[in-house]
Amino acid sequence: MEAGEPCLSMPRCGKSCRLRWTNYLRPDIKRGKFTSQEEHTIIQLHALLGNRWSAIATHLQKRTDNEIKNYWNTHLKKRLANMGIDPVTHKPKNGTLLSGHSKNSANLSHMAQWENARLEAEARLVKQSKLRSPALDSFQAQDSEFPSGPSPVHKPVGPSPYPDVLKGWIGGAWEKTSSSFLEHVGEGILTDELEREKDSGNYLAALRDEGIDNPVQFTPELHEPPLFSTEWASESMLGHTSEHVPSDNFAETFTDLLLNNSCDEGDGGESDNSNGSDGDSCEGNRNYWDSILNLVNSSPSDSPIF
DNA sequence: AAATCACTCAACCGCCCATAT
DNA sequence: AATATGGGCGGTTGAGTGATT
Repeated sequence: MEAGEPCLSMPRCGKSCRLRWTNYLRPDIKRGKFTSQEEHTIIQLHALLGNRWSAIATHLQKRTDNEIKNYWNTHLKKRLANMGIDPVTHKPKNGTLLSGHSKNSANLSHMAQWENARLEAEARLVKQSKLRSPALDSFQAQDSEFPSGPSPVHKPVGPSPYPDVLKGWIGGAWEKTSSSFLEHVGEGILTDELEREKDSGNYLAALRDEGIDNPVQFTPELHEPPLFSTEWASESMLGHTSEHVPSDNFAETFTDLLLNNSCDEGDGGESDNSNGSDGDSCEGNRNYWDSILNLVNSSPSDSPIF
């Protein structure tokens, strides 16, 4: 059977058809090699979110979660393993990493908890808004490169009506794009959703579901300032002031290392580790986590997550 | 040229959840 | 309230293909 050709002798259920459309037939799917930038993003987001392919896919427009998952399993996972990094935990297998960065790691874990909760809330709110507002569909259609085609399943839907506490994470970036969003959706609807969500406490339940034991302390009133601002991330997460934050190209170093390592994939992993001192290893790992933090801090304004 | 191996990726599976009946 | 249906998601499979022996 030719790749991509359905087996006509095998009847497909509706679910199978939908899946085929979602993962293969959709016109707005980008095919072919992943770019370095896309690899960067996948590695960094996987370190933050784990195997949440659909969440990762929202950051890679025109790539499906299935494609990202396959690419991770067939390429990136091996590459990390060859470098002596556990692709699950993103920590070195010898356990030397993060001796001075355990705090960062803990904070990233905390961030991941926040992100999990935020995704829950976002999905729920988008769904509710869509049900209630044809204007939102109109907004999404205008945002699409294929306005006449079916709605891409994984296409980011733009700034979504987060509860205040979630909106606060994005800070100025969200504010910038949200004005455009409000023009299309109508502020009343958004406000209603936010208020309703706040009143119902649903997102607090989502926080509890995600393992945040005491979500009460994260009420919007207590955390209105943008938690994900650069300043906050630098001081609170890295444990030092922003002047110690790595430079832009510094943040690229480790993922560049990963990408470059693909050239000698298969035999370079061991030697890379053998001739590197512990200090080099720590530095690489430091860069690795810094790059993730940098991604968090520098995500484009249209990012639905940060 | 044939056999074997390694790799890719679309498709399938099972689970969970939301909604409809 | 119970059941059916459909969608979303992550994990896994296996057919196809190219490289190697």
